[in-house]
Amino acid sequence: MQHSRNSMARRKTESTTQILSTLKAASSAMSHQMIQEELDIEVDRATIYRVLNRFCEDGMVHRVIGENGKQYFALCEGCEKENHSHNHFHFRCKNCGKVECLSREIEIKLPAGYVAQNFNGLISGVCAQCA
Amino acid sequence: MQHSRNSMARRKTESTTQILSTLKAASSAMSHQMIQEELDIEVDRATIYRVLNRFCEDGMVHRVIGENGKQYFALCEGCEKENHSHNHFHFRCKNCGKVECLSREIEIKLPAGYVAQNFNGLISGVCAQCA
DNA sequence: CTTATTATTGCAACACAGTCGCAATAGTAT
DNA sequence: ATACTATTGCGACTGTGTTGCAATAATAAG
Ligand SMILES: [Mn+2]
Ligand SMILES: [Mn+2]
Ligand SMILES: [Zn+2]
Ligand SMILES: [Zn+2]
Repeated sequence: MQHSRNSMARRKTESTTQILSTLKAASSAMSHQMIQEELDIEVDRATIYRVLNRFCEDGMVHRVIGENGKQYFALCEGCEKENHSHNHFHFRCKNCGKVECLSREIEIKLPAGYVAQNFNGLISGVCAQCA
Repeated sequence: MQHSRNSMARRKTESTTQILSTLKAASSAMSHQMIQEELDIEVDRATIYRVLNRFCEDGMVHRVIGENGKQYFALCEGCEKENHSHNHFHFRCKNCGKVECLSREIEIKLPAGYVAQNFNGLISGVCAQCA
């Protein structure tokens, strides 16, 4: 089977399937570390990052930057393959560390001539469970 | 003169005044590195961070987290000393690196029981000058 | 099934951001 | 001038995320 001219398709490995199902099982966005702790098998840190970056490239996962500067990854739910925008906020609880998607899509008007490529909205505080 | 019971007032030093005026001169948010490069005198990295953190504590400056996970600092303009909220977006140009405040204040509704402590909104892309 | 191709992995090394302890320095009040 | 202590520089440290390289393993082809 042919794929894009210069590259083969993604390969299905133990690491990729486990990371993917971990993200599916979680209802929230996870850091590389949270993922690593959930995995049944041992997977190298670098590999986890590479897998996640691939997932993002392929549009299966979106990346969130916390107010702590760290990356969190969440499965894409209702994503158009075409118009792949994740303009929604996330909430990170400073107590339990959970990072949730807030679902409502936001629209931000930019000054004339500005081109948006990436959206990152995050509110941190204390979640209902921890309050 | 008395200040809060356990701590002396802030002291005016060459570092603090220079960093402050650098932020005033800049129309945009700056990283610790951008600041360091602008300074006339040499100031240690750790000191710059400490000064900036103090400015944030005192509510003179607000902190922005880029989609690159890095911190940027901008002077507070029209800030109430009481209700000190910076619920506006920022735009970071991936080409020239400039980080601008988008001024319009945003309101985000959180699920019941959630308490917001911090807002970070950032859109990255290409600015009008670089487009 | 066997073989060839090459995507994926583990490991080590790296770059960088941001923090912190400690001793030296320098504002500020008296 | 002196005492007090906030601030600084330095070095060391933690943690995140990336990358080069050689070994491994998924997949297609025969
Ligand atoms: Mn999300
Ligand atoms: Mn701002
Ligand atoms: Zn919580
Ligand atoms: Zn630009």
